[in-house]
Amino acid sequence: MQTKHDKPTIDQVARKASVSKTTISRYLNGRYEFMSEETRKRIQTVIEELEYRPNNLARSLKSNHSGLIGVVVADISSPFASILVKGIGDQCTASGYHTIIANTDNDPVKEKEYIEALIDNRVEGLILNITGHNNEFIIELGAEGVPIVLADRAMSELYFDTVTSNNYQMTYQTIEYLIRAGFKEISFFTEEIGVVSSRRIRMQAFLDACKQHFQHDCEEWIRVCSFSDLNDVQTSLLDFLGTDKGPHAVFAVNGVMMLSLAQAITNLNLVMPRDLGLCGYDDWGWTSLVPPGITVISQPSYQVGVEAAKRLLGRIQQKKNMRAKVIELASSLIIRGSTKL
Amino acid sequence: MQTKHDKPTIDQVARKASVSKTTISRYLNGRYEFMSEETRKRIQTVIEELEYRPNNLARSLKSNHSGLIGVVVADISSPFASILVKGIGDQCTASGYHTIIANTDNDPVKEKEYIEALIDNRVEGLILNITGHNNEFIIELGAEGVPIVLADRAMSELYFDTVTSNNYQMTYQTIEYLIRAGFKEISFFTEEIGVVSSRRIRMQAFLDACKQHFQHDCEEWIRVCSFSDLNDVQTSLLDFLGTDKGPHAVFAVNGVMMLSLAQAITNLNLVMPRDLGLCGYDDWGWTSLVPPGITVISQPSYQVGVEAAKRLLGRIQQKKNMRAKVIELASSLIIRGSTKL
DNA sequence: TTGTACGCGTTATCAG
DNA sequence: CTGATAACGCGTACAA
Repeated sequence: MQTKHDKPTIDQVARKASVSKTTISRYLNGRYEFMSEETRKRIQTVIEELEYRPNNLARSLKSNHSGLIGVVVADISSPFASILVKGIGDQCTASGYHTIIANTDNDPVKEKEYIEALIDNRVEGLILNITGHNNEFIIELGAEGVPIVLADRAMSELYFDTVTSNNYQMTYQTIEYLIRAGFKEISFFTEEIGVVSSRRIRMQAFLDACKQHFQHDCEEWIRVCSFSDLNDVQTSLLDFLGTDKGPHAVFAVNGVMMLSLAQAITNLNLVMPRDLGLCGYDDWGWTSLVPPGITVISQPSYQVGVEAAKRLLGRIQQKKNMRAKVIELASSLIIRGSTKL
Repeated sequence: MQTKHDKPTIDQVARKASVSKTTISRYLNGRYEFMSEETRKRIQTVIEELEYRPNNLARSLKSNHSGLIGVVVADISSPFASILVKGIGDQCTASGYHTIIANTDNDPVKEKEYIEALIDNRVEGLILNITGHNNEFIIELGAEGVPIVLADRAMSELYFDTVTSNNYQMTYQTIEYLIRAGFKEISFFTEEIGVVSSRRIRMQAFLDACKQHFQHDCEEWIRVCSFSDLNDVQTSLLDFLGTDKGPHAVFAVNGVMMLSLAQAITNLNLVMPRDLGLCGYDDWGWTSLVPPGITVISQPSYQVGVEAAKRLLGRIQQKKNMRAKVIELASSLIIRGSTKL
């Protein structure tokens, strides 16, 4: 009695409508140019009766067109990624594509496995938020003809279209703002930089801006600590504040670090901007609520997703060999009380 | 020259290894029980040389086993959903399944389209965070044999396994806590309730708890406003505080409303708990940072995802007709300064 | 231990 | 205007 559940095939429709599969197939693909009004009606009726829907697996297999886009992100639970994914999804949907999303947890092994699995399922293209540890593999994939766009995190050379925000410029500009605002010592709080381009670029911008304005290397102002270890963050913070000059400011490399810093500051009963200034990435909605409001850089995550998808779909549709290109979208600096001396 | 990019098929492998497809197929599926050590080695070599990977579309088509799970959420950009999705993904991955994620933006039309598309791609099961406006359709799908699990939002009758947090109990308990803490007027701030079960249940718990303790209906304490319209929230808040009794407390139906309320409170220069108490759903990381700390209910979103996936995979694997069941996971109440009179 | 031949549900090429 | 038939890439009885 489980045949009741089996989905009807094009054959059954054909039989019931007393025509051949071919005709049904034509109908399905809108090629009713050479079809009598009558058969057309009949087919329509039968399809509705049977609630027939074509099997996309078979269709994809035959046509080499799955209508699927693979998306691989490092951490879907971060607001940056989830909003990015939303942008990608909206754009893909608008073009009749669907997205398969995979989450790597920043694990290169998972990353490779997922990408392979996506390819195995014949996605037509990939949007990647890379860990940075599978670059050769990914480059080879690209060479084999798989359309690929990088989102947020770039490779050191331009192999693929890359959509990011203007990390360097924005960070540089923010550090300059801090200096103009009167801060004399500025610390850059980051988690392990590794090979993640956005972190690396932000750090470089920090170093360059400091060197430009303070006339000396400022590497000792970089604090690498684990955002998941609040004690670590607190210790680093106190250590930095312990230097005597001041006024001190702290820059957060990303939203997670920003949260840790805000927690540390709260725990230590420090008052902004009296005891220290705080600013950095990202604006995840709550930064205006922590008195006196935290100065933040707001990234256009949604737009990054949209542009990445647009670029990928463009590449998929016109098989031309467009040159790889970097698309940098502008973030915005939102100045609040935490950095107003 | 583009043949270079074409992926090798099982036939090519077979030819190159001088055996038949069958043998390759056996090799791929680990059935080397009847295979000479030698052919096995040879096949392995050829596969590596050609970098052959089986086409999952063909495989799925033939075997009726796609290894894909469809996930449909109302808003992927919300922390609740993105963490839920992470839990689902982790669990599915652990069982060798992949997830296709679709985002409905709470739009019933999109919801139906996506579900159909997922079915067309032969996902083996669905995890749904429903809008509530396609219930008949979904129920029919279930009747046709598609394994379905609901996450977070339930239907009014128990058609499917449903994984949620203990909304009623937790909300009731929180309202009781507020009353014990000394609040005399409690407002329930929500966006349009519609057919979303979690909102409805929380509201009911609020009403029941108030009635129980204040001995009268408290519907006038419910404020429906649009979280995207901050003015609306501020006006409603002032309106509520305008009543003379006090002390006043406000309960947020979800994390988005909580954020709006916190913003409204900041904008209006209100001080907690002096001017009002604030608590509710959700704990999205920042609530401890707004002085004096906001009392929140923390949902086990990740665990909801994990359990939903477990349940679905169980259903897929053992084709038995398990009875539909509700799995309620416990949230936790985190008491902070905002409600300590 | 290995191979032949057919089918999964579609689409495309031809012929009628 | 319509219908056989082959093919997409793989898995599996059945045969050898």
